Amino acid sequence: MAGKSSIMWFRKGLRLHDNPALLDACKDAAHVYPVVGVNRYSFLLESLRDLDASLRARGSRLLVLRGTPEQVLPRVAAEWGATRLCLEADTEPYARARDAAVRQSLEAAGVEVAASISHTLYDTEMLVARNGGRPPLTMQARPRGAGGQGPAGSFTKLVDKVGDPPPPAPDPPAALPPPAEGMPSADPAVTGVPTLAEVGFTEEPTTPFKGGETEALARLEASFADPKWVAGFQKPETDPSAFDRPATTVLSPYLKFGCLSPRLFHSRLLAVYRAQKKHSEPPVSLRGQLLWREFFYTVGAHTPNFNRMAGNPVCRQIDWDANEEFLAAWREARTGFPWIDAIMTQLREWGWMHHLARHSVACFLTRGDLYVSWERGMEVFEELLIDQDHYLNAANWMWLSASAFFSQYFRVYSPISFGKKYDPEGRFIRRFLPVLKDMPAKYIYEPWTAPLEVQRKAGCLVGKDYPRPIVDHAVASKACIARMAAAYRAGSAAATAATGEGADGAAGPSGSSPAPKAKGRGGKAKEAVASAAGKAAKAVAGAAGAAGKKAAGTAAGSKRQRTLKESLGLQGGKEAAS
DNA sequence: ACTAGGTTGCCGGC
DNA sequence: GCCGGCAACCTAGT
Repeated sequence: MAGKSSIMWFRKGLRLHDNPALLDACKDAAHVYPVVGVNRYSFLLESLRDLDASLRARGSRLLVLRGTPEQVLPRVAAEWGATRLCLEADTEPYARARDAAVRQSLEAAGVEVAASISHTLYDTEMLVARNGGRPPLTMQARPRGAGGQGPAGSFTKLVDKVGDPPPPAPDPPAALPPPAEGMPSADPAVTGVPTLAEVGFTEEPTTPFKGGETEALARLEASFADPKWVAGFQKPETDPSAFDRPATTVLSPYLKFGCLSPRLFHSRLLAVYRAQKKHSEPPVSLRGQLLWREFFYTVGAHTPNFNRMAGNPVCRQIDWDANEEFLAAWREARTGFPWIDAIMTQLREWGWMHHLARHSVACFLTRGDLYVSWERGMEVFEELLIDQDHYLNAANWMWLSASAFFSQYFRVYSPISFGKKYDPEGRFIRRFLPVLKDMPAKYIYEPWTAPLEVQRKAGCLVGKDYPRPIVDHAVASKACIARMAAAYRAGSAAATAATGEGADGAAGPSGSSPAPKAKGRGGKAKEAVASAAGKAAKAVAGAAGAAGKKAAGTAAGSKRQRTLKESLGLQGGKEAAS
């Protein structure tokens, strides 16, 4: 009797390969109902269409349910006589709350809920337990002596200790138990995969990347066609300006939606590493990239308020500016720095940029130039990236803003030199900012330095066709470093002040207190931050003044205020970016 | 208490 | 090509 009908609820994990939850749903079931809720991305909708096609090839189909999960799932379970709901576990805060509600309403109705872990390589709970109850906060910390079996360590060390992740699950049967005939809620007319228009979008997507498991596997094969490249991959050496053929795999959106299983990817990598004599190692290797994902999922899933500064125990508290003008210029690709604006345009058009390109724009927005909070940048990425992934997005923004994981805030990316190093001709800029397509290479990273007649000849007048830079990088980056130093000092002072209070361990997983105290920065944190803010202001003025004297030729003044005013006069240049 | 090392900076001086 | 400056960072391990 039990197990006659199951519901397979697809959320992430939009694939048939390595799908333990789907296998679970098929076990002893005469009827399996593969269902999903509606979301808003075209990449997602393509993934759903592909999943539906794959299910149809096996005698089934996808049923897209409209409604709130905790309401609609019990209703169809009753209608279909389903006794089990099978799903892939999801540790994101939103998913946890949703799944708790669904579990409650289904179990009240006598429907069993069975979760499988297949979105990450490992069960992150297990990893944390094996690390002594706390997630590691470093990816790699080379042990100095012979690698002992110490209690806590870096993430790579932890993974070495735990061993290889489980292999991918076997493929599902060639014929899947189909939904029963004649069920009203399984009517194709009401459960078809929606179109973009139906979800409320009027514009056509501009991303060149197509969603779906089929595409994901094809892309995986394309990368693995060159085993030497796979074995020799070193992330920091890949070219962020490559766009005809991106320098990395672009598998991130497929991993995000689960069109590609990380375990399948990982097992393929191990096979190549076994076959090739030499291969690169984490953290820079291709396998290292999967471990970064795993690392951030592990820390993120076990840290309260991970995607915020306040109340986030791993995040440094920094006095970011709420500068709407700067934020808007950055978001709308009109900072006046072609390298930055081209990347932000690629983000809007493609929904994807190279990892190091993300570094450039994230550093620029936060600790490098504009001193705007990483949370604002994270929100923009969240809206525009096709590979937007809750934990990875938050973690990388904290990294780049030197708020967590990384603290060498004086290592600032130059919005001019960094791109030039890879692409001296400015091909990337010409592709994404056509207004600059005829600017000579000599000036393309700094068009404001081009003589007026050169600008005229290139058909691009700076200040009219393309914005002037909103900051003087030499001035702004020095000021930012000074403010970061002050914020760090304030943090350490607050931490010292807070140690007197003792009580709860800093990174305790149950640190549910909403008070903004990071790394044990306790009650007196506010005072310390406030007093340091005064020092910071002085430091900014001092550093900016000194740098301003050095930067003789430029018109940008010694005060941030002045550059802000200049930026206000640049609105006319907006269309230049489009 | 102290030290080594940390996926991926940049500039100027030698 | 290798330093030090930026400003004295963090975590893990001894």
